[in-house]
Amino acid sequence: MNDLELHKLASLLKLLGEPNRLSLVCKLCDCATPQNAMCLCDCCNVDASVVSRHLKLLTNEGILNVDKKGRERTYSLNRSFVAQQLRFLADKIDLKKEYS
Amino acid sequence: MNDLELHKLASLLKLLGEPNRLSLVCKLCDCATPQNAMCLCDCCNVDASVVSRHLKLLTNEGILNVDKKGRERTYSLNRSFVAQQLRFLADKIDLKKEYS
DNA sequence: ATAATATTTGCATGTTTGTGCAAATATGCA
DNA sequence: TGCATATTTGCACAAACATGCAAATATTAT
Repeated sequence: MNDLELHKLASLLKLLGEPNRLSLVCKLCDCATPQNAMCLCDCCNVDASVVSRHLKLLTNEGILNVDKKGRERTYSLNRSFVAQQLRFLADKIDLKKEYS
Repeated sequence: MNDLELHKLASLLKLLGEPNRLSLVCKLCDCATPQNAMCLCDCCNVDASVVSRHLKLLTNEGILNVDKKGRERTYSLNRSFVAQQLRFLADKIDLKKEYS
């Protein structure tokens, strides 16, 4: 893993490492259909503007997909991407190679 | 996942989400034997005191195991624990259940 | 005992970050 | 056109965080 990949992975983990953001992601985990921001507000006790900002960060990182529908945006979890990143690290960690 | 588990997972991810700490973890990934702090300093361009603090945080979280050997401490990665946590989330994300 | 090596801790500092509130923007509806 | 709803943005602020340096501590070796 080169430096760029490491930083990219780190920023994904950092984004997931904030409780309210992780709540949002987990909420979307359980949703079969995309959800709008208002609905997502319910899972963390913060202002709508805060949710908006968290959703933006998660979207910029590729963790969420957003779909603009009229005056609302609906968000869905980019499941394959996120799961793949997490497994990539998990595999690196415990599929240990033998060496000196 | 309850609130406590969520916060615990978030703080693990946050710890892994800092580039220098992730470097340390990755370095230990590739090491078959425990490493001391001096050796681990090489993988990130920061003061030894900073490495010391990062290692302490990682140890407190259960990510690393530390072994006190004379005047040095040797660190190893708690592979099963970390990998299991990452896969737990990965599975939650893409082993999607069908519902409404 | 003294010196050298490994690590931690106290302190200061600059930066990032999470947050709320109010105002702005965008869109749909009557 | 005017009003309601959804979301974003500007601003301010406190708390958390990463860092370096110097001093302290611990342990080993001479």
